[in-house]
Amino acid sequence: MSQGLTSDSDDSDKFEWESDGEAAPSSAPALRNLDAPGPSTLERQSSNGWANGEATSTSLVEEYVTMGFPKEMVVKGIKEIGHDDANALLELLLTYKVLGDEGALGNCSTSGCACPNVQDDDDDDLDFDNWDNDNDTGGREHNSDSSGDEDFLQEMSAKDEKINLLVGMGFSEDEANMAMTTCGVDADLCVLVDSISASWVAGDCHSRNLFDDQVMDRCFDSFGERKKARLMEERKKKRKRYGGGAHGNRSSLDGSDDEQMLLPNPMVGFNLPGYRRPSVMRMLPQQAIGPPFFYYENVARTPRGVWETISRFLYDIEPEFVDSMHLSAAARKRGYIHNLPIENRSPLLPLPPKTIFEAFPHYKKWWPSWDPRRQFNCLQTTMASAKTTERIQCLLARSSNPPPPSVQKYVIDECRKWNLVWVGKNKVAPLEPNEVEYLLGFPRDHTRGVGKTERYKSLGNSFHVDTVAYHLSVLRDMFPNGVSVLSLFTGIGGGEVALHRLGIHMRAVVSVEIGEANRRILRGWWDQTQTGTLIEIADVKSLTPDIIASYVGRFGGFDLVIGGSPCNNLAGSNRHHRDGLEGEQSSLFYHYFRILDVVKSAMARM
DNA sequence: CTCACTCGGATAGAAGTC
DNA sequence: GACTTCTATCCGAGTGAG
Repeated sequence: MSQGLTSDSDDSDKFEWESDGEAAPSSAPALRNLDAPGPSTLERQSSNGWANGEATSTSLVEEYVTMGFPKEMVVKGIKEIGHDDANALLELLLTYKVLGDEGALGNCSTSGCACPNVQDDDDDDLDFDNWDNDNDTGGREHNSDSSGDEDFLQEMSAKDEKINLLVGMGFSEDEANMAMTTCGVDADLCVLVDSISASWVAGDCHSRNLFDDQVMDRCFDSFGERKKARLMEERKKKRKRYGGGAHGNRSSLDGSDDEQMLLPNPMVGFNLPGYRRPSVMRMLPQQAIGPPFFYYENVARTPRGVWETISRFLYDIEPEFVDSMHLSAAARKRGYIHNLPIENRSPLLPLPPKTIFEAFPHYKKWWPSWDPRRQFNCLQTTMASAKTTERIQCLLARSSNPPPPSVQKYVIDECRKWNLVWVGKNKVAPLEPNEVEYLLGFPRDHTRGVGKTERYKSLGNSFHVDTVAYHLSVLRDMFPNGVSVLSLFTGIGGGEVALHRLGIHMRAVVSVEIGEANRRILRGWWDQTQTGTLIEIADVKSLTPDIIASYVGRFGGFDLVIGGSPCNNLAGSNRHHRDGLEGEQSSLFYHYFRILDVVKSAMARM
């Protein structure tokens, strides 16, 4: 099961970068088709039952056990928050694991999954330390708690029915779950509604707990008290304004009750070529220190609280926020959490062009003087339609020269929004895929061979190669004999391209990527440029602890775990499902943490 | 307050397949 | 002709800076 394709390419490693086509890095989360068939039994179980709510709770428990969670932990998790919200459940289990690893006590819940002051305390005396050693999914003796499991499973259906009713009334699932926890499963519906209303009046303290406060105080104490108070006040106002609308309060699961992490200005991370912050020193928490090195990426501008949650799971490491506009001709605001050294970094040479005209001198010819843009905005996954560019052309043709300010403003706004370039008199056009490849640091035609729409999408989801390579450059001297890499959410292989451009040999890459086109792109590039072993796997969910351990054993551990999890539910462009970390795609972040944690454990045993 | 920016999604209709 | 797949087009809100 879950076998990847293995390629031991023996082609030469002499991949030539085109002199006029230098591209930069990217290996971010590309289009992830969650419906695509995966190789593993696990995935089939998941899509059959869980999503439809038809799976028996027994198989649900088994599924999480397969992922490496102890059975008691899974049952407790389902008891606490139900089984409908898979992402919340996964987050809760991982939180248990984090708390267990830290030796914390058992009455902490995830940031908002359950009411902190009303716990089902009767069975909470759990031994977190022993959970990790309990991999026996079979005939294990029940403890005193599990005799009630069958009753509990039956009870859940009644609970779910009420939750569905509350959700149907416009309350969020979090709120419904919380009310059930507070008032009990047998509580009348109107009592549950009253409970939720009361929690609004009380502000947002209902979803905070001791664990959150401790962590936040420890990690983000730079946040001023006055600002804290102001944000708390604003959130209260907002809740009142939005009332009980289903989308009015989606905060608790993504940790957005926590304080907002401020983005630096200028957004240059710990340092960048030409933007050296004065003597940045950082002390990594003990748990964060490798092996392996790891590198995580996502969009910088997320809904509130997301980066705090990500940081909390990734060993409380402070994110490094970088806008690639300082290293290229296009903006790309991203956050990176990693445990790499930050001293003695070196950029890829030659440095990429930092303005539009340096990158594409020929566009100067038709560029009107009233278009002040010198850099592109973020390269996204979709491009302007022909209708849009046609409208602009017609509008300009009917206008004077130069056009009146109102027309200028409209045109500039559209150009900024869609990253249009001037290709003729009054004529604008979207960037071509090979131009996007160039701006992002990929070799020319890296994505060629798949449909144009697919190319834009994969590139838009990708890393900026030069930025990532700058951060990874410290590995070159540390691993003169090459690295073995676990690449999650590989996309079109931005991380791999970055390592290659740095001259770092990849002995082995285990790549996990759901998109078939992206896997094909990576393999095409690998076979041309690499001599190491490439193993391609479709779905992160299929990476069970056993499989991970087998790869750890086979390759003598991983030197680097790299990946950017899906941003679909975090990105501002998403009008429909910007749901934060609990979103359908973005919740896959928790698998990044889960897998990284398993790798760390397996390597610690080596 | 205004302004600028954002690794996207749903849908209808076209195009392809059987 | 039914069905699937691909493509083009349209669709604001959340957030922070000034």
